[in-house]
Order: sequence, then C-alpha cells, then structure tokens
Amino acid sequence: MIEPLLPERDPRRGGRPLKFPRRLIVDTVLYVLVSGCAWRLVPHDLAPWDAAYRWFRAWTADGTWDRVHDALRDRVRVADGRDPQPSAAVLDSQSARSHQGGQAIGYDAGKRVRGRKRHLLVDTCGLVLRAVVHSASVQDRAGAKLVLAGVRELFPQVGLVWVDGGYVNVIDAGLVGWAAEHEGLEIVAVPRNADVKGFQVLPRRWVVERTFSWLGRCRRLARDYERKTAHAEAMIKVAMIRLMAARLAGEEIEPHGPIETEAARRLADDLMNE
DNA sequence: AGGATCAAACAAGGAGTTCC
DNA sequence: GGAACTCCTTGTTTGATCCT
Repeated sequence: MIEPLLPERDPRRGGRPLKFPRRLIVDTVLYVLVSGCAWRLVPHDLAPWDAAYRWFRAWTADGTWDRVHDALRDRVRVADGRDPQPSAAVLDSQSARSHQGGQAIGYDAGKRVRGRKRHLLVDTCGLVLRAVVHSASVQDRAGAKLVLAGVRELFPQVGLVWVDGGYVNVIDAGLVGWAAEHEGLEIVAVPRNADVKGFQVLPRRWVVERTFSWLGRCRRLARDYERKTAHAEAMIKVAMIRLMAARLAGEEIEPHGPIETEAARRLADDLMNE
C-alpha cells in the first residue's frame, strides 16, 4: 500500500540499484518508532541503522512522509464513507518531555514539562490533518496559529474548528478574531465543566485526545527524542501512516474505542449538526 | 554542592566503494 | 556518471560518575 506512494527512481538516470527493499527500510523506521529504541540499536535483521536513518531524513526533507500520509488519510476517509475533504476539525496540543537537547526545546510552565509541544489539527475521525512541533515554551494560542495558518488552502472545506476552552477563555481572545480574519475559520470552544476536576470526556474533544493516545502507543513518541522538530513531526506522520495502513488492510492496530459505535456516531453527528 | 571528565546519542556531511 | 551505500569525522548536548 505504501510502496507505490514512495518517490520513484528514474531508470534512465542509472545509478546503483537499491540494496535494501523499501519494505525493509520502512519496517526499520517503524521498528524505531514503535520500540522507541535508538537508531544505532536497531537489530541486525533489519536494514543497517544508518541506511534507514538516511532514508528517514531524505523522506522527511522531500515531503514523502507527508504525501504518503495525506494519500492514506484520503483513502481511510473514503473507506469510511466520507468526503476526502474534511469540513470540520479539532485542535489540541500535547507537551512531550525531551532530554537530549536540540532544536526548539523550552519549558512549559503550566505543565512543568521541559521539551516540545505537539500541536495537532485532526478531522472528526481523529485522523491528522496537520502536525506542528514547537517549543513547549510557546503559548497554545501562538502555537495554534502555526497550525491553522494556511489551513484553508490545504483543506478549503474546513470552516469549523473546535478547540479547548483554554484557547479562548483568556483575556486576550485574539485567536478567534485572527482565525476568522486570516483563515475564514470559525473557532468554537468546547467548554469545560468547572465543577469537575481532572479529565473530562468532552464532546468533540475526545476525538483528538484519542489521537494522542494512538500516538502514545508508539514508544518513540512517549517522549521526544528527536533533535529536529521536522523529524519529530515526521515521526507523528509515520505513526499515523502505520495506523491508517493497518486499518485499510483490515487490521486494527488501535481500537476505535467503545464510543465509536453506531449509536455514538449518530449522537456525534447530531452534535455536529447542532 | 559544584567541577571535571567520559560516554552516549543525534545531526550532518565528506570520502570512498559499489554497481548499473 | 550517478545514485545508493558504507565508513568515518566533527559538533553538540546531556547524563553518569568521580572527585574535591
């Protein structure tokens, strides 16, 4: 499923033939992603770590992961009976600790996390539309703009974006105005119930929380080990590629969860129509 | 507690080899 | 000749350990 989406070599240009099948390279990248091991520690029955790492870097730099990811997402949506183009999205961020240093590492005072923030825009199925990794010291509202900037060009039908109350319940609620003015997006805050402490299942918002949970199953993403933010973003894409490919192949890696029953889906659709 | 030192890990690039 | 690959080097940061 993935191989046809990888960049093709021009046979007329010659060159040394590939030694390792693309499948083996992808498997090696997936091994690092899922096991969370260091590149140099990949087992010898996979591709040599530096060959796999080179391809990982190359495919990050030339946007191959993005293209594969987007193509599979379209297919999953179609297989789900939906329009490939989403009409609504959910935004949220997650802080991940880093300890190896590198680009854009900062301190999130609110969560007491030193590391990076993963800012995700997902569709109503929880599939990733956009992922931006930045310093944990960047405020959520500033990070949100990074994710939302240019969304309309990529996903022209998205008009509505649900966000956590925290994004707008602040004195400077500039995000809503900014999004409407620059992106033509309507930001809708999902309010929290102030009486309930801790985690709450909020309509719409559980979709993106579940996506973070999917990503968290990949040990590489339990923390942020990458030195480059581009690599951190690519790892998220690869994790979603793995998940979506498995789903298209009829093998669930991650359960949709008990909430994804027919009844719950109707309820969710009703909420959406409201 | 603070400094010095070492090793591990990631990033990046170059040199050299291989093979069509 | 060109691309993929292997091997090697350098830079940077961090954690572990030892010493004072």
